[in-house]
Amino acid sequence: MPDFIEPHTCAFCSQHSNSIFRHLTPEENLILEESKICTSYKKGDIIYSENNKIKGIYCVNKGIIKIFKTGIDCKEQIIAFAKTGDIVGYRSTLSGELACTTAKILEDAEVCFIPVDLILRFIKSNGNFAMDIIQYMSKELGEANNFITEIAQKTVRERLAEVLIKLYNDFGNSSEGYIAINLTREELANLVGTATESVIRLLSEFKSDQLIELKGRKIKLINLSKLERISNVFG
Amino acid sequence: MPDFIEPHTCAFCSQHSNSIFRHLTPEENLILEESKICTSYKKGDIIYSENNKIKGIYCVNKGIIKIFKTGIDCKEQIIAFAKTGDIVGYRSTLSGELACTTAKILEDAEVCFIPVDLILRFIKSNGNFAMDIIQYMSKELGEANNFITEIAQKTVRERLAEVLIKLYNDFGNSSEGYIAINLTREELANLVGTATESVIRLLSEFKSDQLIELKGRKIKLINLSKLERISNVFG
DNA sequence: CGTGTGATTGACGCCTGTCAACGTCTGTGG
DNA sequence: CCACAGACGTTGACAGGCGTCAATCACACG
Repeated sequence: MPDFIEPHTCAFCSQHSNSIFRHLTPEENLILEESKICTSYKKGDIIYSENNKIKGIYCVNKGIIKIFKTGIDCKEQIIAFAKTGDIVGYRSTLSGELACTTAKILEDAEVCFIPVDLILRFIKSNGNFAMDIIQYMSKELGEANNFITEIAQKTVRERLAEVLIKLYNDFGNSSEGYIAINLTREELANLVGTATESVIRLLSEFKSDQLIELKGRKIKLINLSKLERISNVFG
Repeated sequence: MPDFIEPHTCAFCSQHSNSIFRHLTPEENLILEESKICTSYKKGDIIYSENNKIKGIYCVNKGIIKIFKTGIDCKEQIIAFAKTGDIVGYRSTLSGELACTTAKILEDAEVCFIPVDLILRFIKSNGNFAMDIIQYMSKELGEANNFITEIAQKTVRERLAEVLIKLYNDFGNSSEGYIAINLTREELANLVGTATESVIRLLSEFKSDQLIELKGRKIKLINLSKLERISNVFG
């Protein structure tokens, strides 16, 4: 049950220096503020689902969102996580296609919805905004290409090591030194592209090799350089 | 050794109805015609390489180009093919990053180079052009997400069947009914994400199951529906 | 005719997915 | 307070897909 929240509690959209909306003119900003709809979501809520039409883009103010595709036997493949400052749903919105992913809340979130016509209007009226969108897409496309190469060429072991490092880089540590994202073993598997059991086995192997510490779902990296060597980074 | 060719032999850029340049104004078109550089490439030529700076985008007038990333042990992972009407190198050009892929000529090609500043100028001055770029990127991003899910969840057998169907859909048949793209077994493997020997074994298996015909590198699909069933298509 | 590249086949073994059983924890309802 | 269900985590057994290595063949080319 998403709750609508006061617009002013979502002040992110245009103010942060790395916001996708940072190049809007003051007038455009005013329009944005009037039109956007800020919503509060709980863990497990779904923002949009595969094969549905999306009527705008979502800008994440707070929380973590899991973006995944449903594959064979309904097995999820996690494509990305979105957190503060990220936008989701823009691909389908801008291409006019149906959503090819599902966006599900992983950690309670505040998300702004911006209608598609407004986005299109800004793209056409403001070249800098268009460029920001394009650069945002470029980044994702580059990451996707990397992902393809890695998943195609690396072993599960290498990929898991790499995923742990990436999660650490993206989400940092909590106060206790554990990676600040809470994933089930199954979700880790769906990110790495393997079976849950394989993740469990490799995690305990990493643990007995003194590379990580485990405390329930919490993971702490204690030998980053060796994990990097295992992950076999390239390019 | 690329040869420069007469500009007028590359009339594609702005005239075809599905060209990325179809929404340029007559004035912009004039500028494009003056600035673009059309080049003729031979099989094996490289248009740009990973980790190099790209100074513009390339529009394919004729030929086939292989886009790949170099992974572990220099094993290539083919990300895509580009053919008439496609643009390549735009991701790095627009993001200002170094190229994350290499573009190599598979079939003799004619390619137009358009300098980055011109592209940026058009994006900023012409919202429709910006939207076309965005939609082009959206399409690729969607395909990349699909690719990730498939490579992560499907067996090599399923992926090979699917790749054959995709190649058939993208390149059609030659006069003799063979798929109109000429790939080595190794390239097929680099596309599927597997070992060369696995491709060879599965191809002969498909052949003895009467699903395909083989004549050197040429492949003919003779039981499409069964191949589709094997490929286990979803979404 | 030698050389080199690509295609093919066989042998071998490890990685990894699958199945099954069991343990752990949490929340719910009697 | 206890029993139970259900979700999640863990471990073991097992087989088979698939990668690797090596040898051989096919074919083009200088």
